Amino acid sequence: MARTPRIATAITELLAGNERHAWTLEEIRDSLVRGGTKTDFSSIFRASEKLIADGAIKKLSLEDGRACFEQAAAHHDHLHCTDCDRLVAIPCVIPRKALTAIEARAGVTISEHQVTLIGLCPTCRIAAEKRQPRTTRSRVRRGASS
Amino acid sequence: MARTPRIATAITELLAGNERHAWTLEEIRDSLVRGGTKTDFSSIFRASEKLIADGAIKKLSLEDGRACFEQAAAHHDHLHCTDCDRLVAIPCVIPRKALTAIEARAGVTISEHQVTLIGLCPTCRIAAEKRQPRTTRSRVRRGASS
DNA sequence: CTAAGTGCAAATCATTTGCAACCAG
DNA sequence: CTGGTTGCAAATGATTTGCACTTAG
Repeated sequence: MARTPRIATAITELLAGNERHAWTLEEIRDSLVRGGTKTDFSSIFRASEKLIADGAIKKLSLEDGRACFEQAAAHHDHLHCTDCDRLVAIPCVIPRKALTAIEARAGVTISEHQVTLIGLCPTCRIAAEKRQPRTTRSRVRRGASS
Repeated sequence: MARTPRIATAITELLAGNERHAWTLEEIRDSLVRGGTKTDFSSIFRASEKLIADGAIKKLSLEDGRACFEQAAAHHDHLHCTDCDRLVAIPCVIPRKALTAIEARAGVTISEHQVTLIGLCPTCRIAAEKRQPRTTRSRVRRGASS
């Protein structure tokens, strides 16, 4: 390496933090610039490509077509909050057995899958309930009562 | 109505047929033009918007960010074939009970969801198996064809 | 006539690429 | 020195919008 890739490093750190789960290119750019890093889309874009190739981050796509990036991690699904517009991670929703069953039933081969739930993230859900309490007693979220 | 919307009608018919399950704007444009209809992206785009507003069709987005359209119908999921690049409909993969369970477990509210399976559609799966049978004994002609 | 529907051209948006300057190794 | 990085500017690709024209009702 001829130089320590400042931008790639900055992106990696940003995605590793928990300010957000996933970031669009614009959000990454804004965050870096606000943080005092002089950069632009092309640098971020190319650094992201490299990070993806290295397997350090992953690219997702929002329903509106924009791309966003998340830190590489074990497979999980996402919920796109209609209120705050953030993407939050959700444990995988489809059990492997279900996928196998679908393959058999539909006659397809499934190599991967992506699930996007649309709704309210935990934070916005709570906020919504405060603004407009449920007519019925709202449930209390307690430890996984599976 | 001042005029019978030719383009909207053409789109509706196209999506109602079974040549494809979902069409990109470009595919719609190409198909209409090939069929002798003089039109362009903006007309198709606006007619689509109207059809969406009317609830006649739905807009989806591919992983690469392009939009595509399908006839409105009961909820179902999709498989994006990595071979022929088509989107095929798959009966919904996530049972309602599972969604409710996720809402409770993750503390979110789910208003809708979209699942995209990535893999081979029935046609391409069969084609793939012909090219390379899974049966151990019939292991033949690998390589050869380029 | 009169406005919804349409086509062409131009504007946007979100990337993506060309290229010359830079600089850590 | 040198090649991987980076920033600026320009190019793309896919929509989306401005506007004048057309024509069914």
